[in-house]
Amino acid sequence: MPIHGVYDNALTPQVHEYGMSDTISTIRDDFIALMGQMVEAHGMSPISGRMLGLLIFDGEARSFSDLATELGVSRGSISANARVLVARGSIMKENRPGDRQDYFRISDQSFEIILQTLTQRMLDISSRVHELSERIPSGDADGAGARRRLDGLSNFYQAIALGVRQAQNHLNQDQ
Amino acid sequence: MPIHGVYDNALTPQVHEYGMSDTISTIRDDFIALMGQMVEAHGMSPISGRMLGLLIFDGEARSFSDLATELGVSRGSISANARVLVARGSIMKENRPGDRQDYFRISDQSFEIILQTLTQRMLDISSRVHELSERIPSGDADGAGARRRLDGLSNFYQAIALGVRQAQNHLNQDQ
DNA sequence: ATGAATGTTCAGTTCGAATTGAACGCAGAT
DNA sequence: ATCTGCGTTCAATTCGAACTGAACATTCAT
Repeated sequence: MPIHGVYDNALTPQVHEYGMSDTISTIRDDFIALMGQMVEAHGMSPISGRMLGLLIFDGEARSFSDLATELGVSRGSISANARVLVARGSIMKENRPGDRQDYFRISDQSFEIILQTLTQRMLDISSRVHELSERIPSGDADGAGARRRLDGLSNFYQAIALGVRQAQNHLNQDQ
Repeated sequence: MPIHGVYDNALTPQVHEYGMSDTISTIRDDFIALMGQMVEAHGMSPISGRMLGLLIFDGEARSFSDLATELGVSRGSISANARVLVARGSIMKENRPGDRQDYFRISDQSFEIILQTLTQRMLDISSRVHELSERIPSGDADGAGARRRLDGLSNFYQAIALGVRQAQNHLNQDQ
């Protein structure tokens, strides 16, 4: 059961405006819409973000159909997006005896995984750039500057990876 | 003048394969192609990334026409992408007396700016989520869990911002 | 058996961002 | 005056990702 029983579709992102009634379902809708936008920066689809938003807000597990209904999207979309979110480890699929529906809940390592993935990608880029740098023949005088700049870029990404890792530690620290 | 005078177009991303001649122009092409792919994760267009790649590799300023020719893209694309890169502060436009061409070079604060922008975006998201959390009526028992989870997300983004800022310091440290 | 509910698949559609290319304005050169 | 080279603009095009919706297989209920 969702927190307040009935929710409107969360299709329109909204800023807090004058006269808007601040019901919890309005806030929920705003949050879901916000998450839909945020994740695009991480290369995910809007629906994935809205699903995450809904599941984070509600906390508990929600059914496949509920997701389709409350987000106002096709079952096909839920199916496809749930598959990648489960694969990523962001959400978990639950099945209950005597109930054929699939249920999904936000994974408790959801954030952890995001940071882990991010760190990995940064390190990956760093090493790929470094490999290119090493392929520059060391005898080549013209290439010295290029190698220096490529190494700088490689260090750049490595530094980000370290920073993210520290964020990870920081978060684990206070649970 | 570019480092080795003449370069092929860098249209096809390449891995280091058997039998590939490791000339500096091949490495350059690979790097440009790699940058074209990398920046898409940051929401920039491929051509922007390739321009950055070319300018980072060469180090010196390159002309508007050179960019169009060497990347094999239309002048319209160079114009549009250069505009946003300059606006972002990633590259700098130079003009030389007695030469009507525009020249571009990689900005020395190029990396700095990326991190600054990233930090800003993380903090922005963090505060937007926190605002939503605060709008949840404190009397609402059902909302307590939601508020806790939203605050967790807000902290998450704040931690990333801190991590990135530390990366920034780390990089400034050794120039 | 028939029907209803559930999740998956896939062909089709939509939609927007990226890119092109032609037209344009401008500035020097001939 | 004309021409050429330069960068900008904008309408048209391309291209791919996201989403839909119908068809399908499966399972359970009647």
